[in-house]
Amino acid sequence: MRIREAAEASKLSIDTIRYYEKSGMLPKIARNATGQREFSPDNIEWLTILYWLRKTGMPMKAMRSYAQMVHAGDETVGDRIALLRDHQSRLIDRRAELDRCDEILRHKLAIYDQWEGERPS
Amino acid sequence: MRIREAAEASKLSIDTIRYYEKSGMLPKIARNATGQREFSPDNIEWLTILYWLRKTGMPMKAMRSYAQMVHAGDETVGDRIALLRDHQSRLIDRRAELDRCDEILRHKLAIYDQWEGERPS
DNA sequence: CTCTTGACCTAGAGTAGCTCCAGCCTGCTA
DNA sequence: TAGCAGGCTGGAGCTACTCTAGGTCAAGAG
Repeated sequence: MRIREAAEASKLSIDTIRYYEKSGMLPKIARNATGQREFSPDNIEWLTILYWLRKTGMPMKAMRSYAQMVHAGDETVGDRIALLRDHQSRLIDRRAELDRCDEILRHKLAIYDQWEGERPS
Repeated sequence: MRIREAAEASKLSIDTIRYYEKSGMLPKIARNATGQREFSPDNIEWLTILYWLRKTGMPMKAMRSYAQMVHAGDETVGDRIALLRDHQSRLIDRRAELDRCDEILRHKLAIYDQWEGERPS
């Protein structure tokens, strides 16, 4: 699978995939005879996970250490679990932030709507 | 209220407040005799709203146009409502993303936990 | 009355995480 | 055999901060 397909499958952009590779967040990606990247199904799964981790705010630094732990082998599984659990708890915080913002928007909109009602243009 | 207090009250950093002012996202902030910013309660409310909008992913560009609309006066209320509603719908999307990521993490963790169980270090 | 401390100021450099672009190579199709 | 799609690299550009250097000012300590 070449980079275009990999991008479609993982939802990352082509540029982002190349950037992630440069930044050491991907395992070694195979190249074909003409130097083009060849993505394995495992690679795609990895990209997809990175997509979701980034999308929900995991910093690249953390993704990089996760990548390194996966590379390092089985004895890092405990740390990997810790890292993912940590992110999970951040998801909860983010949800609370969304709720808080929603509340503020509702409040603001209620005021605006009333204002509009009173002053029909 | 000076900048430190404003930062504490709005949860923005001092640097961010100065940056927002430079970028035209704040109304004119008063200065005292020695050139220090003096924030009014209204200013603080505005900073707080910006804090939540940014935190939940509204781009600066949108915040800037919101600021300009507020500055422009009452005839922009309709557009302001539209902008806020738009952001509200983005909050819903983000929540869905969080849920999706949570699902993926649960799945991943289930696999890791099982792995740990089988291979007690 | 000078000295230090601390809060503030500005301009500008640095950072994270992309995104875009120029310039080049290769393979396929007509 | 020319053209075009798709890939490659290095590097510039962008957003939204964040930090630093170098400076002003006010208040309290000695």
